[in-house]
Amino acid sequence: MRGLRARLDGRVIVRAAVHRAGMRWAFPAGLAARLTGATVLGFRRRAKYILMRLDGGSSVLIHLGMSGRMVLGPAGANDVPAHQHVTLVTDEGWQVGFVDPRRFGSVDLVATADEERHRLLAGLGPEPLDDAFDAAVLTATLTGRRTPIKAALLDQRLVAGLGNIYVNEALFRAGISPQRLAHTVAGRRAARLVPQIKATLREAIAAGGSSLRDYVQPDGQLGYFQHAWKVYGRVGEPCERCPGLPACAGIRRLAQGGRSSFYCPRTQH
DNA sequence: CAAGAATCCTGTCAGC
DNA sequence: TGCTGACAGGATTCTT
Repeated sequence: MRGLRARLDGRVIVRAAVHRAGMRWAFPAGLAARLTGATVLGFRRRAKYILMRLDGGSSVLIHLGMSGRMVLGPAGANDVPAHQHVTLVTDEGWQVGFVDPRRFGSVDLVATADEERHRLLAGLGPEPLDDAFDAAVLTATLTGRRTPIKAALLDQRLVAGLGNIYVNEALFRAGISPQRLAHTVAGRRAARLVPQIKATLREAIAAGGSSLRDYVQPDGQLGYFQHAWKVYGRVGEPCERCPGLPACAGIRRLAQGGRSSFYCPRTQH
């Protein structure tokens, strides 16, 4: 969102084109027409959604899905790159392409005054980086939940904005097993988990977890946070908490709800 | 109702 | 080199 803001905030969209009928869902009728000639008034984020406010009272709601990215560059070439489904051009001559090979991403229009009532935003839980998100709130949310804490943290209705990588990382840092039942994460454990969730997200953002940070680089290099992963994708490696300990067999992988969990059996309980 | 499975789609990589 | 299967940063929708 910050990458888009840098090039789009306050600009006029002089050209807009959609190159297919939709992605996850069909694009709304008149999307290109609504975008063309519009002035961008501002950006905000809610959970993993980007909201781009336009003049005329409408907002564009964007989700990148798993493989989606915004490609920014100088406007020019007329050919549309593979998997680029939407193209915008600004009055300053910048081009924004929404590229998403898997097409799990989405784009919709919503009245700016009704943003929070959009069906995709209405049921979302609290923002994990808000001060209001604390151990007491988390504990209350998890009360009575018999699902594993891993699944609960991925449930956007309970906390909004955590994905698979960051849930794995936060649980490791908090020393909590991904298999622990959610309702048992209360008191001291919740008090340990909440700050680790916040720290994980903050560090990832600072490291350029957003691939937009490097948008001008032609090689499409991503952010740097993947180098800071402590457990994600590190099956068999020793975890940093038990280096060289014979008792530690290294980081393990586990499937939960069809998603991979990575954890250290010695330090996470 | 809560929880788990199936689903959308394409690309990449390991193993043979 | 080419084929196959597993897996991938998400989240809705369907089924149990």
